[in-house]
Amino acid sequence: MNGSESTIYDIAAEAGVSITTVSRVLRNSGCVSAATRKKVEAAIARYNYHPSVIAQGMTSKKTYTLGMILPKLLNPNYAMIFTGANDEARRNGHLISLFPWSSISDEQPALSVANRRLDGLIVCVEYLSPDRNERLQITLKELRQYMPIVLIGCVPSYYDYPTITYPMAEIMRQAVSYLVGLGHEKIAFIGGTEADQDEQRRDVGYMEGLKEAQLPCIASYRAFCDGTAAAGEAALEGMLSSLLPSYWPTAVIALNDLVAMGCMAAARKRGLRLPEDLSVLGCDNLFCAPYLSPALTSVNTRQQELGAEAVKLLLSGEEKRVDAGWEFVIRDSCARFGQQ
Amino acid sequence: MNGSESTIYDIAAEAGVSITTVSRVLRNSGCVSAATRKKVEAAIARYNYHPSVIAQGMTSKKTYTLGMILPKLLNPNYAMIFTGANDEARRNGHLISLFPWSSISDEQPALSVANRRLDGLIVCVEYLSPDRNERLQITLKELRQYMPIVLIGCVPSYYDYPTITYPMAEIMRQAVSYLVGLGHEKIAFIGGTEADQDEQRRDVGYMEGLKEAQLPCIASYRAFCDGTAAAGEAALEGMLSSLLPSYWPTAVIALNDLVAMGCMAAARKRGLRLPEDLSVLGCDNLFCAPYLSPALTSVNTRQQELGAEAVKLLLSGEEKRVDAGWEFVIRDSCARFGQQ
DNA sequence: CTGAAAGCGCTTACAG
DNA sequence: CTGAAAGCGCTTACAG
Repeated sequence: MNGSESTIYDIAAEAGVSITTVSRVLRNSGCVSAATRKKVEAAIARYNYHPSVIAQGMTSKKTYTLGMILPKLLNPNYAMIFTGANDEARRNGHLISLFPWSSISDEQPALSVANRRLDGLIVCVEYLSPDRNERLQITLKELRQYMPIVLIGCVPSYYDYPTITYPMAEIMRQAVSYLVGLGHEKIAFIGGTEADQDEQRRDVGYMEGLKEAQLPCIASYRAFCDGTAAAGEAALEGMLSSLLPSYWPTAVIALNDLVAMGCMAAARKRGLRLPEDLSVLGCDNLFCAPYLSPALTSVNTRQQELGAEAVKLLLSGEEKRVDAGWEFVIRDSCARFGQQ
Repeated sequence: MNGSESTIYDIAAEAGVSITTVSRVLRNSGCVSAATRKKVEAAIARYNYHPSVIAQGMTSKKTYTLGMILPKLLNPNYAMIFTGANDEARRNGHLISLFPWSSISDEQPALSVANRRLDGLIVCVEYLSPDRNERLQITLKELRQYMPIVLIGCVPSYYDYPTITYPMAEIMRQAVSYLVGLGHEKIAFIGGTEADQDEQRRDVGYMEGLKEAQLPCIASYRAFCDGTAAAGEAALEGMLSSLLPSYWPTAVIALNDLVAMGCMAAARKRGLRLPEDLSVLGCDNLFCAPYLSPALTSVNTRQQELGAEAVKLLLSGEEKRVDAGWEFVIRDSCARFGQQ
């Protein structure tokens, strides 16, 4: 039978009971005699009936759908986060709908999200430039009136939302330390936003690492880009062309693997050998990292877990800020400097 | 004011009109006097009111959400399709929820999808092994009772659904022809499923291309894998180790870029030079293709357009089957054979 | 254990 | 131009 047309009334009629009773066997709540339950179940099966979660939502005030806002899904980093979140959500009977970043930077941000009556919202925050930061805070405050919110990313601690975060400054500090251990002294850094508002931001850790190694922090070794491969390529190319070759960095820490890929391309075009002349360190450990030449050393930020954790946190209603795990994945793109 | 709590009743009360009138100004339908409209709009603004699309859906029988089923989002190919679809859906006021492939291969496939009362479903079909094909047909037939369905992919023509498809056999035929033009005679093929049910399947085109060039079709040059880089690596490695080096293929056509990446890794491990000793041709033109060494020649299947087209088709209700565009993207991974 | 009734927040004929 | 009423498909007190 055509399941799309049957309602709880059809089932009740078919089974010869009230809709209340049907509802009870559906939700396995209240007491229903074994005989009645059987009749109802038979009717449900016969009609191939599926209760409408829309109608259920009308009374329960729940939509069983979560929203997620991501900078962009085309960076596999976010696809991983989304996948982890989506899987976890399904396990809990929820769906996730993806909203574009623009829906949070719009004039009327809440409109498109709020009228969906989401059960919750996960916002993945990156590249917090000052104006972006300001806008985001306003929007989040508005959206918070409608639904619980969980943040993913390195957000400033004055953001008062449950958050899954990772210690990006610490990771960068250790990255510098790792490269110093390989004999590098001219270590460049390509970040996402120059004036990121976060005390946990990457370049803070980068500078800390430099300081620990008693290395100078040189402005021309720092560059910023929008996180794409093309931007990474342009950023490193710009750096190289502004420097005499003897000052060229021997290692570069990239914002993410895309930028790292771009850096490799720029280096190659300049005739640099990888990794002998330039070590490159990425972040996110994308699927293609092991297949680049040389295989890219990167940071596994366990994105799928991150996404799953965010959903758990959102559904739990807890207010905590949790630190996600991470690890370096050493491959071939960072070499001891001076060794041929 | 807290928008999450206001309903059409609050607005009506605030504006001193009936909810019918509020509904009318909301939907811009019927005639409302300018004065009344103004009062209502003021009340809406004051309460920061957003009508519930859930409640609207109760009467309109629409949820304004579409479902999408993908093999896996972690292959950027699908992320591109999803992104194109999601953007197009939003432009039309719809949301897309992603369902895992398992929800269609489950015992109770319809259950999880049907009770969501989706306005439509897009299913991205790949790697149709015989049992998968059979299962899929049953599931689609069931789901079709509940909602319109659009397919993306190379599905057999006996699938009677609106479909966005691409001429994969033709693409592969031209790929062979391209490699033959470069002087290759030993051309391997790594596909997705040996017994794919589609007359449009890739290996059909591969064999056609071989025939056109009057080249023999050698079984040991055909392999199949599940579409991951690791599987591609294993597939080519298996092929090489089963063949005397003098019989090794000089070119390989891979199912997709992931498999191509795996092939490159396998070749490198065997000491083959790329592309001099082995040309590799991928498919999907992933973002990383230009950054591999050598930069991977691939096929741009315009995935975002594909996704957008699927949404348009679904929303239009048309029954047609449309052929998507595509193009080769020539880079450096395919070289003239014999030329050093 | 079972059912009649009210209610969730809207829209849509139907009257006026 | 405006409003009272019924209905969308459920759930949940409240009675029995």
